[in-house]
Amino acid sequence: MKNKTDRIKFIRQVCLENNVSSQEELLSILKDNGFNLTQATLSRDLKRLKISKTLTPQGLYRYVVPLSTFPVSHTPEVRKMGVGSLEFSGHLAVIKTKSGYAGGIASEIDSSANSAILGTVAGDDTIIIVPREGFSREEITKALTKILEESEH
Amino acid sequence: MKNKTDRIKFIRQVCLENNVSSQEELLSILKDNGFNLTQATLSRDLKRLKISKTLTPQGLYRYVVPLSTFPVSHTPEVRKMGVGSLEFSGHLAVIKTKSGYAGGIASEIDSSANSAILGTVAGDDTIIIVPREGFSREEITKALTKILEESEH
DNA sequence: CTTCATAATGAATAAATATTCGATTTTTCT
DNA sequence: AGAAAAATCGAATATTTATTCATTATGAAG
Repeated sequence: MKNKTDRIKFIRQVCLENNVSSQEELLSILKDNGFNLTQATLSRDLKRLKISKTLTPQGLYRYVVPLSTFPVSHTPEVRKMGVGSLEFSGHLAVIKTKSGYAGGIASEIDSSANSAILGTVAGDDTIIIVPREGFSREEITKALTKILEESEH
Repeated sequence: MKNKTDRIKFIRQVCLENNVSSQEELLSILKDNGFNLTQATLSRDLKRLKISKTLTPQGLYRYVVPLSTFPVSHTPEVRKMGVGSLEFSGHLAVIKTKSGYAGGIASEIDSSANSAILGTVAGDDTIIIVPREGFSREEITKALTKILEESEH
């Protein structure tokens, strides 16, 4: 049996390329391709992927992948803190948090004085992070992940 | 009992303005507002409206009105809300508002969970909006206009 | 005013989907 | 390595949503 990561990728691909109208249908496609799982797991996978059953203009049901899925740094610790997602736009990084958490988490980031982070501003559930010049997205991601994990302890 | 057309309009409005996460919940809102119907009829109404239960970036369920059926009207109401101007700088959008309004309007934008908008932060009369990569200024403008119109009524 | 067709609806039910629970595996921490 | 924490997953179940079936309302044509 193949692993979860492959399965998740495959599910996304199938939903992008086919008109899938129920989990049962998707399940049988998965089984045909060597993935062995139950409807319960599929339901959970779809939830992770934020894929949901929507209505087409023709009034038919279809499972659709949302326009933008969120590349997320998702260690359990980070999630515990209320961090929902980390995504880049231009040279800025944006963290979405649980409502009301942005200020607190931003101040954790500020106080870490990490050399990759120039500064942050926070709204209610959004933190905008301004990286220092010369740092890659990967470096920023690592730095933020580390800060958030450390602040847990 | 009110008629079908009114009911359909009302359902659409409720779904635009509230976080409705199940038909039962919506049903009780409808009953509170004098609409008497059963879940069966509601299910059919939602299908007519192409409103479906989707997952928010936070992983919660919400009934959402699809973009394509949003009404397209223009600026007068938007002004009422205290929005002064929308202008771009680099890949960021900035909205200037009446003094004190920025936080409230920003939270409308955040709660819309529009796929074109990554997040916002607000001061007193200024909202900085970070668009998702891959969206044009025109798309961002349209998205924001829609969000603000919807929140008006 | 009937008659026929169509739409609207609720009750009951079917179908589809989400979650709980317990068992197992994997990961993390020391 | 070994303990503790967390993730994964299936079976069963709960919950939610769609549809069927029967009934009543609505409306058009004779």
